Amino acid sequence: MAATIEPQLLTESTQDYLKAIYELTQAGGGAATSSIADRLSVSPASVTNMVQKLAERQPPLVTYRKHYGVELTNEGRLAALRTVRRHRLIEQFLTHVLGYSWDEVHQEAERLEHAISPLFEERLAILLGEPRFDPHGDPIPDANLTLPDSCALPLYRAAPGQVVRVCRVRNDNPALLRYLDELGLRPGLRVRVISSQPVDYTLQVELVDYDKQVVLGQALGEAVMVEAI
Amino acid sequence: MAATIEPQLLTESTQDYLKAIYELTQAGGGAATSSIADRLSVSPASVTNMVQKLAERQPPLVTYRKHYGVELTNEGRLAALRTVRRHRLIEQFLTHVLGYSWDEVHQEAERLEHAISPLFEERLAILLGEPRFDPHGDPIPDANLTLPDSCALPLYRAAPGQVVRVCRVRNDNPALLRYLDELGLRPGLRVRVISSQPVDYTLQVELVDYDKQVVLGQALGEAVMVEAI
DNA sequence: GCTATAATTTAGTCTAGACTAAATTATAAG
DNA sequence: CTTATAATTTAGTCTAGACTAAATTATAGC
Repeated sequence: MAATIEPQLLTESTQDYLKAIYELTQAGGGAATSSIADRLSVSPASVTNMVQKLAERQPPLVTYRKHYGVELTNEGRLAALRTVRRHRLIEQFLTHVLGYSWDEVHQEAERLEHAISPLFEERLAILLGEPRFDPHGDPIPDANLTLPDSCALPLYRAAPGQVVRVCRVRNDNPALLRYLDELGLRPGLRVRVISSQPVDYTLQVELVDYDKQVVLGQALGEAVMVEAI
Repeated sequence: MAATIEPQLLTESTQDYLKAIYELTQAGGGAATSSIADRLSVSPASVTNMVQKLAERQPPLVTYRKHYGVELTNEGRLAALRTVRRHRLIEQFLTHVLGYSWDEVHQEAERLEHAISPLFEERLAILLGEPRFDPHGDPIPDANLTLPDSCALPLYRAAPGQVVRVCRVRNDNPALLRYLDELGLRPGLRVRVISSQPVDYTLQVELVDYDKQVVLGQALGEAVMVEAI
């Protein structure tokens, strides 16, 4: 059982790196220097530099082999999850309490996640009713940093004819989020797949709740995650 | 009319220095290097260094003459007021929405004030109903950075026999705040001065609303500000 | 008006975390 | 198997904002 490291012992940058590595390795495998650099808008050299420090810390927060990418240690993973919890609680707060729109929350949460105390985190979670998912449908780790299960089927892989429920929307692209918001394609919505083009990943779907048909391109089909009903 | 400088153009440290100078010069006159150093828990040399930078900026944020202390320029004052507004709005939020106690809010607000966006500030003010005073009774600058009038009579200067209303409590000492909170001595409370000792500043007062008598020493008599009813 | 003391400033260091340019290593194509 | 290209790492710089130690200036007491 690894002791969890209190966030105030980690600098903002450190937390940002851990969170980036966590998110990049969700898909499996190690995170490449250049993809971390991209995500944090930082030069690859800076990443190498920081990653070496993270690996040399006691306890180490990442494992690192030159030229082969980085993975989180258990301590690193827990620290990342703590930041993810804060980020997603704050997103939930921003939409539900302060009336932010979907696409505005990410940036704001990105700064606030580093400024709140453990007490704030706890009180916020209570105020929001210990939510298990944020506004994009991303799972919020609980106070013990356990993640609830969340769906993993991208809409473009759903079988034609099937009716599914949107449970999550990839949130790295504000413009895309705004468009999905316009369509009403939010977590909870039911969708029937009318046709699915395997070659160019174009979809024709019916938004069952609005009785409306729309066509979605590859980016949208990949961004919307669904579960069977 | 000086253009106001957006907070995101100022580093956290810069905002901290400006706010400290603002608060220290409220009493009138310039702020001494050592008093700024004390307030920010930083060495006097660091203060000299930073103050010189603030004076050399375009536009300058402070006026500075070696060995004679610092004052804010109008630009500096507006920037400080912006931070003060954020700080006090956040304090109000922490007590009214997240259920923080009086003495817990300051530290938390101290970090959050640097992490919020103009949108957050605006939404928060709306959520809270554009409050004019924070939980300690300190005036909150409005969106144009105008300060509401606030009372300035310390309790120990009120005439014996007079009934006054608490309107503000100095908030630099958490232990003192906790004690005042226990007594119920909060903004809004009515107090009758029974006796006032001019030599050692000891007070005997009646808390009219609770029908209770208490004795207050110098620190408390100075910390509680009142207005005539 | 001098002098001891306190306050302030100067000068020089340090650290975190970014950067660029150059060197190295891995990979894909022939 | 070699080589061109892409990715990564190394080496060396830079900046903000802190520090300490030493030098300077102001002030209070005689």
